[in-house]
Amino acid sequence: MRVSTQFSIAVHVMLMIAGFPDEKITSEVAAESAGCNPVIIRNVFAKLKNANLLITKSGKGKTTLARPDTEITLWDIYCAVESEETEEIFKFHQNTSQTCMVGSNIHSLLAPHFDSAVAALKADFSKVTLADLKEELYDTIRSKASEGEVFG
Amino acid sequence: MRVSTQFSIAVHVMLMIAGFPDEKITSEVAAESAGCNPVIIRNVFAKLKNANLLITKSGKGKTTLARPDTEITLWDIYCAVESEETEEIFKFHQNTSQTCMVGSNIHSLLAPHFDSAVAALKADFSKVTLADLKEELYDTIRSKASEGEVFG
DNA sequence: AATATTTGTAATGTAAATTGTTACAGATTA
DNA sequence: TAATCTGTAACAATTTACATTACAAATATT
Repeated sequence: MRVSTQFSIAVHVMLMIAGFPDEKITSEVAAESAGCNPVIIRNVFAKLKNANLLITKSGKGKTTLARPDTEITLWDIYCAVESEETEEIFKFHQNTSQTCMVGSNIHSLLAPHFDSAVAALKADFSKVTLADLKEELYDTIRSKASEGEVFG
Repeated sequence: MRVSTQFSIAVHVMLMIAGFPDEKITSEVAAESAGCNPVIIRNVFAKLKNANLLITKSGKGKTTLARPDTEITLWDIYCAVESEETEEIFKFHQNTSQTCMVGSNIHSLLAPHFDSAVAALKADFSKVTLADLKEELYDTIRSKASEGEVFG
């Protein structure tokens, strides 16, 4: 199982926007911070916008959250960039024998368990909001600052 | 996020062996039922054997479970064919800026939440044993049999 | 209105992962 | 010894992910 880097990139940019609302976060700036190509960021922007999490504006790079950071969860961001469909997450082997008892039933047998696993994932990610992450980020910065590591 | 077909194939063959202990389940037979190449099955066999879930014997195809089906869970099978390491499941974007507050902290910030998600997945899959699946299969067969659907 | 800036997106290239296939050595049973 | 099957290596084909270039469309500033 592998979740593409787009998820961590998406959280990254959302956290930049939520954590530093006064900064102008363009795809260029975000790409510099995330260490990837600006077009990757724009594609992530597009997906986040499509999921009603982000408001982007051509021209002057006014990217803002579409709703309060207390109402945006990791699951929301996950769904924006990855599919939440069980069939997309757990890929079934095709061409199973329809004359075999196991082959003809394996799909319908396994499906509910896979659904359950996705639900567990959803429940866990839904507990964490962008506001939580922002606070954790601030805490980290504060603790590093007290150790004089910020400008080190 | 995508889990390779090897997982559903692995469950498939384990269920064949658990459900029909009197049948000789060779890689050839399993491949026929799963609709894939025998070598795929042998590779899955090797992984299941390596995870101490299966006992295979060259020569006469005596594949048997390494322990009772009540003590083999979906998580065991998952771990046999996929990595259970968080870093392998959730892939981070690399090359983040170390001079940016978000870039330098995003990894350590996100890691515990990803660990938590994997733990949720593990908890869910650990609840289901091969014996459970076997019973569900038997139920399905019985119910189809009562509708006269078994032999087409 | 003209210009500069930035997003949106298509097209293309490249690398990595997955799956399929052939081939054959090694183990086991009869 | 012969037949059968697993274990693996080698390689091709396919798919997916990520990077990059290029340019159209939208927006704000002057």
